[in-house]
Amino acid sequence: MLNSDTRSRLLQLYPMLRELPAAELDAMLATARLMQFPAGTVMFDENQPCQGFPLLLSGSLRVIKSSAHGRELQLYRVKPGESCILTSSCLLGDTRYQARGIVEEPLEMIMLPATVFHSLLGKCEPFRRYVFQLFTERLTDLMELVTAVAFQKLDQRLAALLAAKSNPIHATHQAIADELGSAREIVSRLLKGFADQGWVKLGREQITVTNSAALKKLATL
Amino acid sequence: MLNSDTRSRLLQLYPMLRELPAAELDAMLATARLMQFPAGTVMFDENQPCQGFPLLLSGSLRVIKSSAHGRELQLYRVKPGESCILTSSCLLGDTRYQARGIVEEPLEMIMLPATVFHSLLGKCEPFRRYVFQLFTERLTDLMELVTAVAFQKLDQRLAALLAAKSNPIHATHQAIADELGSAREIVSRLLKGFADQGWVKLGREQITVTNSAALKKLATL
DNA sequence: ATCCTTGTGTGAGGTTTATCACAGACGGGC
DNA sequence: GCCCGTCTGTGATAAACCTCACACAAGGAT
Repeated sequence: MLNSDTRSRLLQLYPMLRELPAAELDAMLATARLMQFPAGTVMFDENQPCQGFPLLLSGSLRVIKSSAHGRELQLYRVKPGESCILTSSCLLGDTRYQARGIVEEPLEMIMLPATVFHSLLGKCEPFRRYVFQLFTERLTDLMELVTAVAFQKLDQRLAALLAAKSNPIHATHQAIADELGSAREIVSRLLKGFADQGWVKLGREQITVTNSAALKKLATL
Repeated sequence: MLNSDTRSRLLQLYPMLRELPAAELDAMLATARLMQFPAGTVMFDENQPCQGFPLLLSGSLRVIKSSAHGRELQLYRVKPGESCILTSSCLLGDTRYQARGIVEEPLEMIMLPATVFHSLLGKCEPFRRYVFQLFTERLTDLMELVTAVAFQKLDQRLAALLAAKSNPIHATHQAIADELGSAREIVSRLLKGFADQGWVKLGREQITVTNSAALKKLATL
Protein backbone atom coordinates (compact mmCIF):
# COMPACT_ATOMS: atom_id res chain seq x y z
CA MET A 1 0.00 0.00 0.00
CA LEU A 2 1.22 3.49 -0.84
CA ASN A 3 1.07 6.62 1.24
CA SER A 4 -0.69 9.62 -0.22
CA ASP A 5 2.51 11.49 -1.07
CA THR A 6 3.79 8.57 -3.13
CA ARG A 7 0.42 8.25 -4.75
CA SER A 8 0.33 11.86 -5.85
CA ARG A 9 3.87 11.68 -7.19
CA LEU A 10 2.88 8.62 -9.17
CA LEU A 11 -0.12 10.33 -10.70
CA GLN A 12 2.01 13.37 -11.44
CA LEU A 13 4.55 11.34 -13.39
CA TYR A 14 2.07 9.02 -15.07
CA PRO A 15 -0.87 11.15 -16.22
CA MET A 16 -2.39 8.15 -17.96
CA LEU A 17 -3.15 6.66 -14.56
CA ARG A 18 -5.51 9.55 -13.91
CA GLU A 19 -7.61 8.39 -16.83
CA LEU A 20 -8.25 5.03 -15.24
CA PRO A 21 -11.59 4.39 -13.55
CA ALA A 22 -11.20 5.12 -9.83
CA ALA A 23 -11.97 1.51 -8.94
CA GLU A 24 -9.27 0.21 -11.28
CA LEU A 25 -6.74 2.67 -9.97
CA ASP A 26 -7.42 1.79 -6.36
CA ALA A 27 -7.26 -1.90 -7.09
CA MET A 28 -3.98 -1.42 -8.85
CA LEU A 29 -2.42 0.70 -6.15
CA ALA A 30 -3.51 -1.74 -3.49
CA THR A 31 -1.13 -4.29 -4.98
CA ALA A 32 1.71 -1.81 -5.32
CA ARG A 33 4.66 -1.32 -3.04
CA LEU A 34 7.31 1.38 -3.09
CA MET A 35 10.75 -0.09 -3.66
CA GLN A 36 14.16 1.53 -3.49
CA PHE A 37 17.51 0.49 -4.91
CA PRO A 38 20.99 2.04 -4.56
CA ALA A 39 23.16 2.92 -7.55
CA GLY A 40 24.85 -0.11 -9.04
CA THR A 41 22.08 -2.56 -8.28
CA VAL A 42 21.54 -5.10 -11.03
CA MET A 43 17.78 -4.95 -11.44
CA PHE A 44 17.70 -7.75 -14.00
CA ASP A 45 20.13 -9.67 -16.14
CA GLU A 46 20.11 -11.65 -19.35
CA ASN A 47 18.12 -14.86 -19.26
CA GLN A 48 16.35 -14.02 -16.06
CA PRO A 49 12.58 -14.35 -15.97
CA CYS A 50 10.58 -11.22 -15.42
CA GLN A 51 9.11 -10.22 -12.04
CA GLY A 52 6.63 -7.48 -12.82
CA PHE A 53 6.02 -4.14 -14.42
CA PRO A 54 7.99 -1.22 -12.92
CA LEU A 55 6.92 2.42 -12.76
CA LEU A 56 9.85 4.72 -11.97
CA LEU A 57 9.37 7.55 -9.49
CA SER A 58 12.94 8.81 -9.32
CA GLY A 59 16.45 7.88 -10.33
CA SER A 60 17.43 6.16 -13.56
CA LEU A 61 18.19 2.75 -14.97
CA ARG A 62 20.68 1.88 -17.68
CA VAL A 63 19.76 -1.00 -19.95
CA ILE A 64 22.86 -2.49 -21.49
CA LYS A 65 24.22 -5.37 -23.51
CA SER A 66 27.66 -6.63 -22.65
CA SER A 67 30.10 -8.41 -24.92
CA ALA A 68 32.25 -11.45 -24.33
CA HIS A 69 35.35 -9.25 -24.03
CA GLY A 70 34.13 -7.08 -21.18
CA ARG A 71 32.91 -4.20 -23.27
CA GLU A 72 29.39 -2.92 -22.95
CA LEU A 73 26.91 -0.84 -24.88
CA GLN A 74 23.98 1.10 -23.54
CA LEU A 75 20.73 0.38 -25.32
CA TYR A 76 18.68 3.02 -23.57
CA ARG A 77 18.01 4.70 -20.27
CA VAL A 78 14.80 4.51 -18.27
CA LYS A 79 13.73 7.67 -16.44
CA PRO A 80 10.86 8.66 -14.14
CA GLY A 81 7.57 8.66 -16.00
CA GLU A 82 8.77 5.77 -18.10
CA SER A 83 8.84 2.07 -17.66
CA CYS A 84 11.19 -0.56 -18.93
CA ILE A 85 9.81 -1.73 -22.23
CA LEU A 86 12.02 -4.76 -22.11
CA THR A 87 10.01 -5.83 -19.11
CA SER A 88 6.74 -5.37 -20.95
CA SER A 89 8.20 -7.39 -23.75
CA CYS A 90 9.07 -10.19 -21.35
CA LEU A 91 5.66 -10.12 -19.77
CA LEU A 92 3.82 -10.04 -23.08
CA GLY A 93 5.87 -12.68 -24.79
CA ASP A 94 6.48 -14.66 -21.63
CA THR A 95 10.18 -14.71 -22.49
CA ARG A 96 13.30 -13.80 -20.57
CA TYR A 97 15.30 -10.60 -20.40
CA GLN A 98 17.72 -10.12 -23.26
CA ALA A 99 19.77 -7.42 -21.57
CA ARG A 100 20.98 -6.19 -18.21
CA GLY A 101 19.42 -3.38 -16.18
CA ILE A 102 21.68 -1.47 -13.81
CA VAL A 103 20.61 1.32 -11.47
CA GLU A 104 22.44 4.51 -12.40
CA GLU A 105 20.99 7.04 -9.98
CA PRO A 106 19.31 5.66 -6.84
CA LEU A 107 15.92 4.36 -7.80
CA GLU A 108 12.44 4.62 -6.36
CA MET A 109 9.81 2.61 -8.14
CA ILE A 110 6.48 0.86 -7.94
CA MET A 111 6.32 -2.70 -9.12
CA LEU A 112 3.08 -4.00 -10.57
CA PRO A 113 2.65 -7.77 -10.45
CA ALA A 114 2.46 -9.49 -13.84
CA THR A 115 -1.18 -10.41 -13.30
CA VAL A 116 -2.12 -6.77 -12.69
CA PHE A 117 -0.17 -5.72 -15.76
CA HIS A 118 -2.07 -8.18 -17.93
CA SER A 119 -5.43 -7.29 -16.54
CA LEU A 120 -4.79 -3.55 -16.99
CA LEU A 121 -3.75 -4.15 -20.58
CA GLY A 122 -6.95 -6.04 -21.23
CA LYS A 123 -9.26 -3.60 -19.50
CA CYS A 124 -7.78 -0.13 -19.64
CA GLU A 125 -7.43 1.76 -22.88
CA PRO A 126 -5.21 4.54 -21.42
CA PHE A 127 -2.80 2.01 -20.00
CA ARG A 128 -2.69 0.18 -23.29
CA ARG A 129 -2.01 3.40 -25.15
CA TYR A 130 0.80 4.15 -22.72
CA VAL A 131 2.45 0.77 -23.28
CA PHE A 132 2.13 1.05 -27.05
CA GLN A 133 3.63 4.50 -26.90
CA LEU A 134 6.61 3.19 -24.96
CA PHE A 135 7.10 0.44 -27.49
CA THR A 136 7.15 2.81 -30.43
CA GLU A 137 9.58 5.16 -28.73
CA ARG A 138 12.02 2.42 -27.83
CA LEU A 139 11.76 0.94 -31.28
CA THR A 140 12.63 4.30 -32.79
CA ASP A 141 15.51 4.77 -30.37
CA LEU A 142 16.89 1.34 -31.14
CA MET A 143 16.71 1.89 -34.87
CA GLU A 144 18.64 5.10 -34.51
CA LEU A 145 21.16 3.37 -32.30
CA VAL A 146 21.70 0.62 -34.84
CA THR A 147 22.34 3.05 -37.65
CA ALA A 148 24.62 5.16 -35.47
CA VAL A 149 26.69 2.14 -34.50
CA ALA A 150 26.76 0.85 -38.06
CA PHE A 151 27.46 4.03 -39.98
CA GLN A 152 28.79 6.77 -37.75
CA LYS A 153 32.35 7.24 -36.60
CA LEU A 154 33.00 7.35 -32.93
CA ASP A 155 33.82 11.05 -32.87
CA GLN A 156 30.38 11.77 -34.29
CA ARG A 157 28.62 9.57 -31.79
CA LEU A 158 30.63 11.07 -28.95
CA ALA A 159 29.82 14.58 -30.14
CA ALA A 160 26.13 13.72 -30.26
CA LEU A 161 26.27 12.28 -26.77
CA LEU A 162 28.02 15.34 -25.35
CA ALA A 163 25.64 17.74 -27.05
CA ALA A 164 22.63 15.82 -25.73
CA LYS A 165 23.61 15.83 -22.06
CA SER A 166 23.00 18.71 -19.68
CA ASN A 167 26.06 20.84 -19.14
CA PRO A 168 28.46 20.38 -17.42
CA ILE A 169 28.64 16.63 -17.77
CA HIS A 170 29.69 14.64 -14.74
CA ALA A 171 31.05 11.28 -15.88
CA THR A 172 34.25 9.32 -16.23
CA HIS A 173 35.65 8.58 -19.66
CA GLN A 174 35.08 4.92 -18.93
CA ALA A 175 31.39 5.52 -18.30
CA ILE A 176 31.10 7.35 -21.62
CA ALA A 177 32.97 4.58 -23.41
CA ASP A 178 30.52 2.08 -21.92
CA GLU A 179 27.60 4.11 -23.14
CA LEU A 180 29.05 4.21 -26.66
CA GLY A 181 30.25 0.62 -26.67
CA SER A 182 33.90 1.56 -27.13
CA ALA A 183 37.14 1.69 -25.13
CA ARG A 184 38.22 4.29 -22.61
CA GLU A 185 41.41 5.34 -24.40
CA ILE A 186 39.55 6.16 -27.59
CA VAL A 187 37.13 8.38 -25.74
CA SER A 188 39.97 10.12 -23.91
CA ARG A 189 41.78 10.82 -27.17
CA LEU A 190 38.68 12.07 -28.95
CA LEU A 191 37.82 14.32 -26.01
CA LYS A 192 41.34 15.69 -26.12
CA GLY A 193 40.77 16.48 -29.77
CA PHE A 194 37.53 18.31 -28.97
CA ALA A 195 39.33 20.23 -26.23
CA ASP A 196 42.08 21.21 -28.68
CA GLN A 197 39.37 22.57 -30.98
CA GLY A 198 38.03 24.57 -28.06
CA TRP A 199 34.71 22.75 -28.11
CA VAL A 200 34.92 21.41 -24.56
CA LYS A 201 36.86 21.94 -21.35
CA LEU A 202 38.05 18.85 -19.53
CA GLY A 203 38.34 18.23 -15.81
CA ARG A 204 38.40 15.22 -13.60
CA GLU A 205 35.02 13.49 -14.00
CA GLN A 206 33.74 16.61 -15.67
CA ILE A 207 33.28 17.80 -19.24
CA THR A 208 32.08 21.29 -19.96
CA VAL A 209 30.70 21.84 -23.43
CA THR A 210 31.69 25.29 -24.69
CA ASN A 211 30.67 24.94 -28.32
CA SER A 212 27.58 22.83 -28.58
CA ALA A 213 26.91 23.95 -32.15
CA ALA A 214 30.24 22.59 -33.39
CA LEU A 215 29.57 19.26 -31.70
CA LYS A 216 26.13 19.00 -33.20
CA LYS A 217 27.48 19.86 -36.62
CA LEU A 218 30.09 17.12 -36.39
CA ALA A 219 27.42 14.70 -35.19
CA THR A 220 25.18 15.24 -38.20
CA LEU A 221 27.92 15.43 -40.83
CA MET B 1 -13.56 -7.07 -51.33
CA LEU B 2 -11.66 -10.33 -51.33
CA ASN B 3 -12.44 -13.53 -53.15
CA SER B 4 -12.84 -16.67 -51.10
CA ASP B 5 -9.45 -18.10 -52.03
CA THR B 6 -7.67 -14.99 -50.81
CA ARG B 7 -9.78 -15.01 -47.71
CA SER B 8 -8.86 -18.57 -46.83
CA ARG B 9 -5.17 -17.91 -47.45
CA LEU B 10 -5.39 -14.92 -45.15
CA LEU B 11 -6.99 -16.94 -42.37
CA GLN B 12 -4.42 -19.66 -42.90
CA LEU B 13 -1.51 -17.26 -42.44
CA TYR B 14 -3.06 -15.20 -39.66
CA PRO B 15 -4.71 -17.64 -37.25
CA MET B 16 -5.51 -14.79 -34.89
CA LEU B 17 -8.06 -13.52 -37.40
CA ARG B 18 -10.05 -16.69 -36.84
CA GLU B 19 -10.53 -15.70 -33.23
CA LEU B 20 -12.27 -12.49 -34.18
CA PRO B 21 -16.08 -12.34 -33.93
CA ALA B 22 -17.51 -13.14 -37.34
CA ALA B 23 -19.07 -9.70 -37.63
CA GLU B 24 -15.75 -7.99 -36.96
CA LEU B 25 -13.94 -10.16 -39.41
CA ASP B 26 -16.46 -9.51 -42.16
CA ALA B 27 -16.41 -5.78 -41.50
CA MET B 28 -12.63 -5.81 -41.65
CA LEU B 29 -12.41 -7.83 -44.82
CA ALA B 30 -15.00 -5.64 -46.49
CA THR B 31 -12.50 -2.76 -46.35
CA ALA B 32 -9.61 -4.87 -47.56
CA ARG B 33 -8.20 -5.07 -51.04
CA LEU B 34 -5.57 -7.41 -52.41
CA MET B 35 -2.51 -5.51 -53.60
CA GLN B 36 0.52 -6.72 -55.52
CA PHE B 37 3.96 -5.22 -55.98
CA PRO B 38 6.95 -6.34 -58.06
CA ALA B 39 10.42 -6.85 -56.59
CA GLY B 40 12.27 -3.59 -56.06
CA THR B 41 9.19 -1.53 -55.24
CA VAL B 42 9.83 1.02 -52.51
CA MET B 43 6.85 0.44 -50.26
CA PHE B 44 7.72 3.31 -47.95
CA ASP B 45 10.65 5.57 -47.27
CA GLU B 46 12.00 7.65 -44.42
CA ASN B 47 9.88 10.59 -43.40
CA GLN B 48 6.83 9.42 -45.29
CA PRO B 49 3.52 9.28 -43.46
CA CYS B 50 1.92 5.91 -43.02
CA GLN B 51 -0.91 4.63 -45.21
CA GLY B 52 -2.31 1.64 -43.40
CA PHE B 53 -1.61 -1.69 -41.83
CA PRO B 54 -0.33 -4.42 -44.18
CA LEU B 55 -0.90 -8.16 -43.90
CA LEU B 56 1.49 -10.10 -46.12
CA LEU B 57 0.17 -13.06 -48.12
CA SER B 58 3.29 -13.89 -50.10
CA GLY B 59 6.70 -12.48 -50.98
CA SER B 60 8.95 -10.55 -48.63
CA LEU B 61 9.90 -7.03 -47.68
CA ARG B 62 13.29 -5.77 -46.56
CA VAL B 63 13.30 -2.94 -44.03
CA ILE B 64 16.55 -1.03 -44.23
CA LYS B 65 18.38 2.06 -43.09
CA SER B 66 20.73 3.70 -45.54
CA SER B 67 23.73 5.84 -44.74
CA ALA B 68 24.83 9.12 -46.20
CA HIS B 69 27.62 7.34 -48.04
CA GLY B 70 25.50 4.91 -50.03
CA ARG B 71 25.82 1.96 -47.71
CA GLU B 72 22.81 0.26 -46.27
CA LEU B 73 21.93 -2.06 -43.41
CA GLN B 74 18.98 -4.38 -43.16
CA LEU B 75 17.00 -4.00 -39.95
CA TYR B 76 14.68 -6.94 -40.51
CA ARG B 77 12.66 -8.81 -43.08
CA VAL B 78 8.88 -9.07 -43.17
CA LYS B 79 7.42 -12.40 -44.32
CA PRO B 80 3.94 -13.81 -44.89
CA GLY B 81 2.08 -14.15 -41.62
CA GLU B 82 3.79 -11.05 -40.32
CA SER B 83 3.18 -7.38 -40.62
CA CYS B 84 5.52 -4.45 -40.63
CA ILE B 85 5.86 -3.34 -37.04
CA LEU B 86 7.31 -0.06 -38.18
CA THR B 87 3.96 0.65 -39.72
CA SER B 88 2.16 -0.15 -36.49
CA SER B 89 4.55 2.15 -34.77
CA CYS B 90 3.74 4.94 -37.19
CA LEU B 91 0.03 4.39 -36.81
CA LEU B 92 0.15 4.21 -33.04
CA GLY B 93 2.45 7.13 -32.50
CA ASP B 94 1.14 9.05 -35.49
CA THR B 95 4.72 9.58 -36.60
CA ARG B 96 6.53 8.99 -39.86
CA TYR B 97 8.54 6.06 -41.12
CA GLN B 98 12.12 5.97 -39.90
CA ALA B 99 13.35 3.49 -42.46
CA ARG B 100 12.84 2.28 -46.01
CA GLY B 101 10.84 -0.76 -47.06
CA ILE B 102 11.78 -2.47 -50.30
CA VAL B 103 10.03 -5.45 -51.87
CA GLU B 104 12.44 -8.34 -52.10
CA GLU B 105 10.29 -11.11 -53.53
CA PRO B 106 7.11 -10.06 -55.35
CA LEU B 107 4.54 -9.14 -52.77
CA GLU B 108 0.87 -9.89 -52.28
CA MET B 109 -0.73 -8.15 -49.35
CA ILE B 110 -3.89 -6.84 -47.79
CA MET B 111 -3.85 -3.27 -46.57
CA LEU B 112 -6.06 -2.34 -43.64
CA PRO B 113 -6.94 1.36 -43.42
CA ALA B 114 -5.62 3.16 -40.35
CA THR B 115 -9.11 3.60 -38.93
CA VAL B 116 -9.77 -0.13 -39.11
CA PHE B 117 -6.43 -0.83 -37.48
CA HIS B 118 -7.25 1.45 -34.56
CA SER B 119 -10.71 0.09 -34.09
CA LEU B 120 -9.49 -3.51 -34.16
CA LEU B 121 -6.86 -2.66 -31.56
CA GLY B 122 -9.49 -1.17 -29.32
CA LYS B 123 -12.04 -3.92 -29.72
CA CYS B 124 -10.29 -7.18 -30.47
CA GLU B 125 -8.12 -8.89 -27.94
CA PRO B 126 -6.62 -11.44 -30.39
CA PHE B 127 -5.60 -8.68 -32.75
CA ARG B 128 -4.05 -6.73 -29.89
CA ARG B 129 -2.14 -9.78 -28.76
CA TYR B 130 -0.88 -10.26 -32.29
CA VAL B 131 0.41 -6.71 -32.52
CA PHE B 132 2.07 -6.87 -29.11
CA GLN B 133 3.70 -10.12 -30.11
CA LEU B 134 5.09 -8.52 -33.24
CA PHE B 135 6.47 -5.65 -31.22
CA THR B 136 8.29 -7.89 -28.79
CA GLU B 137 9.78 -9.99 -31.56
CA ARG B 138 11.08 -7.02 -33.47
CA LEU B 139 12.43 -5.45 -30.32
CA THR B 140 14.34 -8.63 -29.57
CA ASP B 141 15.64 -8.83 -33.12
CA LEU B 142 16.79 -5.24 -33.05
CA MET B 143 18.60 -5.66 -29.75
CA GLU B 144 20.43 -8.64 -31.14
CA LEU B 145 21.26 -6.70 -34.26
CA VAL B 146 22.69 -3.81 -32.25
CA THR B 147 24.95 -6.06 -30.23
CA ALA B 148 26.05 -7.94 -33.33
CA VAL B 149 26.95 -4.72 -35.12
CA ALA B 150 28.67 -3.32 -32.04
CA PHE B 151 30.63 -6.33 -30.84
CA GLN B 152 30.94 -8.96 -33.53
CA LYS B 153 33.46 -9.05 -36.32
CA LEU B 154 32.15 -9.20 -39.83
CA ASP B 155 33.29 -12.76 -40.42
CA GLN B 156 31.16 -13.86 -37.48
CA ARG B 157 28.12 -11.98 -38.68
CA LEU B 158 28.59 -13.30 -42.19
CA ALA B 159 28.92 -16.85 -40.90
CA ALA B 160 25.71 -16.44 -38.89
CA LEU B 161 23.89 -15.11 -41.93
CA LEU B 162 25.05 -17.97 -44.14
CA ALA B 163 24.16 -20.59 -41.56
CA ALA B 164 20.69 -19.10 -41.13
CA LYS B 165 19.67 -19.11 -44.79
CA SER B 166 18.31 -22.10 -46.64
CA ASN B 167 20.89 -23.87 -48.74
CA PRO B 168 22.03 -23.14 -51.41
CA ILE B 169 21.90 -19.37 -51.06
CA HIS B 170 21.03 -17.38 -54.12
CA ALA B 171 22.37 -13.85 -53.70
CA THR B 172 25.06 -11.50 -54.92
CA HIS B 173 27.91 -10.52 -52.65
CA GLN B 174 26.61 -6.97 -52.85
CA ALA B 175 23.21 -8.04 -51.55
CA ILE B 176 24.85 -9.77 -48.62
CA ALA B 177 27.01 -6.75 -47.92
CA ASP B 178 23.86 -4.60 -47.88
CA GLU B 179 22.23 -6.94 -45.44
CA LEU B 180 25.24 -6.75 -43.14
CA GLY B 181 25.86 -3.04 -43.60
CA SER B 182 29.31 -3.53 -45.07
CA ALA B 183 31.10 -3.34 -48.43
CA ARG B 184 31.08 -5.85 -51.25
CA GLU B 185 34.84 -6.44 -51.33
CA ILE B 186 34.96 -7.40 -47.68
CA VAL B 187 32.21 -9.95 -48.14
CA SER B 188 33.93 -11.38 -51.21
CA ARG B 189 37.19 -11.75 -49.34
CA LEU B 190 35.60 -13.31 -46.29
CA LEU B 191 33.65 -15.73 -48.47
CA LYS B 192 36.88 -16.67 -50.19
CA GLY B 193 38.31 -17.40 -46.78
CA PHE B 194 35.36 -19.64 -45.91
CA ALA B 195 35.76 -21.42 -49.26
CA ASP B 196 39.46 -21.98 -48.56
CA GLN B 197 38.46 -23.57 -45.26
CA GLY B 198 36.09 -25.82 -47.19
CA TRP B 199 33.05 -24.42 -45.42
CA VAL B 200 31.28 -23.16 -48.55
CA LYS B 201 31.37 -23.56 -52.31
CA LEU B 202 31.11 -20.39 -54.35
CA GLY B 203 29.41 -19.85 -57.69
CA ARG B 204 27.97 -16.91 -59.51
CA GLU B 205 25.08 -15.60 -57.39
CA GLN B 206 25.20 -18.79 -55.43
CA ILE B 207 26.76 -19.93 -52.18
CA THR B 208 26.52 -23.53 -51.07
CA VAL B 209 27.15 -24.14 -47.40
CA THR B 210 29.04 -27.40 -46.93
CA ASN B 211 29.96 -27.08 -43.26
CA SER B 212 27.19 -25.36 -41.41
CA ALA B 213 28.55 -26.43 -38.03
CA ALA B 214 31.85 -24.64 -38.60
CA LEU B 215 30.04 -21.47 -39.59
CA LYS B 216 27.81 -21.59 -36.54
CA LYS B 217 30.78 -22.16 -34.31
CA LEU B 218 32.58 -19.14 -35.71
CA ALA B 219 29.42 -17.09 -35.32
CA THR B 220 29.06 -17.83 -31.62
CA LEU B 221 32.74 -17.57 -30.74
C1' DA C 1 30.06 -15.13 -82.12
C1' DT C 2 30.44 -10.67 -80.18
C1' DC C 3 29.14 -7.23 -77.22
C1' DC C 4 27.75 -5.65 -72.83
C1' DT C 5 26.10 -5.78 -68.45
C1' DT C 6 26.68 -7.59 -64.13
C1' DG C 7 29.15 -10.13 -60.80
C1' DT C 8 33.56 -11.55 -58.75
C1' DG C 9 38.72 -11.65 -57.37
C1' DT C 10 42.42 -9.19 -55.67
C1' DG C 11 46.16 -5.87 -54.61
C1' DA C 12 47.70 -1.55 -52.45
C1' DG C 13 47.15 1.93 -49.29
C1' DG C 14 44.72 4.46 -45.84
C1' DT C 15 41.59 5.30 -41.83
C1' DT C 16 39.56 4.05 -37.76
C1' DT C 17 39.37 1.60 -33.76
C1' DA C 18 41.27 -1.66 -30.40
C1' DT C 19 44.90 -3.20 -27.31
C1' DC C 20 48.75 -2.97 -24.29
C1' DA C 21 51.63 -0.58 -21.39
C1' DC C 22 52.75 2.80 -18.41
C1' DA C 23 53.25 7.50 -16.38
C1' DG C 24 51.35 11.18 -14.21
C1' DA C 25 47.46 13.72 -11.88
C1' DC C 26 43.83 14.26 -8.75
C1' DG C 27 41.33 13.80 -4.61
C1' DG C 28 39.57 11.40 -0.55
C1' DG C 29 40.77 9.16 3.73
C1' DC C 30 43.99 8.62 7.38
C1' DG D 1 50.59 16.24 5.38
C1' DC D 2 50.92 11.64 2.86
C1' DC D 3 49.20 7.43 0.76
C1' DC D 4 46.57 5.08 -2.39
C1' DG D 5 42.99 4.07 -5.42
C1' DT D 6 40.90 6.02 -9.34
C1' DC D 7 41.03 8.72 -13.39
C1' DT D 8 43.38 10.53 -17.33
C1' DG D 9 47.05 11.21 -21.08
C1' DT D 10 49.82 9.15 -24.47
C1' DG D 11 52.88 6.26 -27.32
C1' DA D 12 53.53 2.08 -29.92
C1' DT D 13 51.52 -1.51 -32.34
C1' DA D 14 48.18 -4.17 -34.54
C1' DA D 15 43.71 -5.61 -36.26
C1' DA D 16 39.72 -4.78 -38.89
C1' DC D 17 37.65 -2.58 -42.27
C1' DC D 18 37.13 0.70 -46.09
C1' DT D 19 38.19 2.64 -50.57
C1' DC D 20 39.97 2.78 -55.01
C1' DA D 21 41.45 0.58 -58.95
C1' DC D 22 41.29 -2.64 -62.25
C1' DA D 23 41.22 -7.36 -64.37
C1' DC D 24 38.64 -11.05 -65.43
C1' DA D 25 34.48 -14.20 -65.77
C1' DA D 26 29.78 -15.51 -66.68
C1' DG D 27 25.73 -15.19 -69.09
C1' DG D 28 22.19 -12.84 -71.68
C1' DA D 29 20.99 -10.00 -75.78
C1' DT D 30 21.67 -8.90 -80.56
